[in-house]
Amino acid sequence: MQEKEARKENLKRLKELGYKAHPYKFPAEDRVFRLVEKFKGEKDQEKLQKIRVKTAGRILTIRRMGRATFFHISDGLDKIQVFLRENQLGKEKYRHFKYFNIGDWIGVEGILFRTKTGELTILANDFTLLAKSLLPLPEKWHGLQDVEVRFRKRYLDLIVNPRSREIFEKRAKIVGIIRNFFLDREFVEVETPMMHSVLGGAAAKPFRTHHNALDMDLYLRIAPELYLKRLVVGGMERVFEIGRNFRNEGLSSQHNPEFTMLEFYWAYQDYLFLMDLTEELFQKIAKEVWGELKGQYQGRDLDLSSPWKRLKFMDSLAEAMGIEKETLWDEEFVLKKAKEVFPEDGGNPPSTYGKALDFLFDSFVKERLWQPTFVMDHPKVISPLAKQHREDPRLTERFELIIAGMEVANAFSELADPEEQLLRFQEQVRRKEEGAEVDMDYIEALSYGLPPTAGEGIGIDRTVMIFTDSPSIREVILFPLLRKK
RNA sequence: GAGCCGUUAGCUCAGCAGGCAGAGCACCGGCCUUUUAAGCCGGGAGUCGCGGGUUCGAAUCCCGCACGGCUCACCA
Repeated sequence: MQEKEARKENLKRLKELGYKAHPYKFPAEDRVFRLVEKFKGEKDQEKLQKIRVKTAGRILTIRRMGRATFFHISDGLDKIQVFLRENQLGKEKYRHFKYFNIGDWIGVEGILFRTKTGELTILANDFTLLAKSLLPLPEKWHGLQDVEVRFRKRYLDLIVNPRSREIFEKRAKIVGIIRNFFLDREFVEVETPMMHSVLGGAAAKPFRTHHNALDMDLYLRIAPELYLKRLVVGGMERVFEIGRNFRNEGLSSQHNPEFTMLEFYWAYQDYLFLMDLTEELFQKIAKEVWGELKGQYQGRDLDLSSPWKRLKFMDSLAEAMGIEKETLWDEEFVLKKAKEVFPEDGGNPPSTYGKALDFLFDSFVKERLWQPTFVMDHPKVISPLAKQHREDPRLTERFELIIAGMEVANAFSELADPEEQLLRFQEQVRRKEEGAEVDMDYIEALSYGLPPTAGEGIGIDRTVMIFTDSPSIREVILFPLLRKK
């Protein structure tokens, strides 16, 4: 804590010299990254020296050389060098900089020039303190490596690791592309409740909370699905929502308890249409983020060119297991097989037919999928909200999109028949699946008529992982959940 | 929840056949007017994650706990 004392002492000195510890404003006309962008190619010293600039940023490095000093300031996006000379600033003013440290926010005015080595630099004729950093920044060369500290103190990560800042800039860009993609297609963006009194729209354990005035228990939503479809009943033919879902499950490199999902519903369309639309959306993102349809994820090639592979759930699973298709409809066999394959130290083996099917699919098929693949036509038992398949009554019109082994999207032709929906809900409750609850209000909404509708959920965090080559979901969530320290 | 690995200065890391707790960056002082991981000289800086044990002596060996990472499981 000695360094903190030294920095406090420096602040005290600066205050004595007339600097404000926390001034009210510094109207910097030039953002650092804009300056760098604008004068990147300008080599003409005379032209540069006519350009007066006023900018601000955080000091990242300092090189003091007696009567001259170089330092870099950063706006998080880029950095620019500043040059102080005693004969430029005057002996007195130059001396003030002595009390500045790495980490301080500084405002700078001056003219541009290029140094001997050709670096664009601001020759300062004035500078001022914008905020003192009383604590030292992590080291300039190695940055901040400690993963725990990077997540707990994301601000430090953002200051010293440009790669981290890039990820969140890209994330914002991707969300923008997605939003525009749907707005361009005449969608309406909506916000539905995050606090639900009845659970639905997915199978996951919920977070519980309580409203005092109404004395009512509530869940944080696990999916917005049932509300969005109520809106389609209400005549909003194309709706989407980008928002947080909350699932009270484990954490992993692909799971955070709160995560961001896009859900959209397009009336009069079916799941086949959505497959094409999904390819189009991801290709648009690829073109804007990668610049082309091919990219790399964790050292392996990804190719998003059309057409993407389509695998039928039951067929591909039977094939991967080397058994007859029909055998997969034998519930006892599937449960038995799942228990066999299940690792000894893995906790509880799948307890229901649906879970067993999911588990087997993940073990035998999903893990091996890398290039974008639509897994389609899931059995009804694991798809309670999807419309019965037009050709096989045991199946549904559903697909999941797998990219790089990750489930990125889930979509179906929406089940519209209120009576069948009631039966499916009741079936779920009978199987005692987690979160299974009959939402009678939703059944009533369906009774007013849901037109043919195609709906899809896309995991935004995982999508961002793919396009930023991030190995963990925590790299793409600013403040991932960590244990309280 | 299970297995494996990790936690030493603000940061990045050495030290771990048990014997005075170290380096670089950062910070402070000195020299230095085109440096850029600036350089040179000097200085200050530690609950070695926490608790217990073994020992004459523990950062180092043993046990427990906390936090984190990876893998597996529930899950998108």
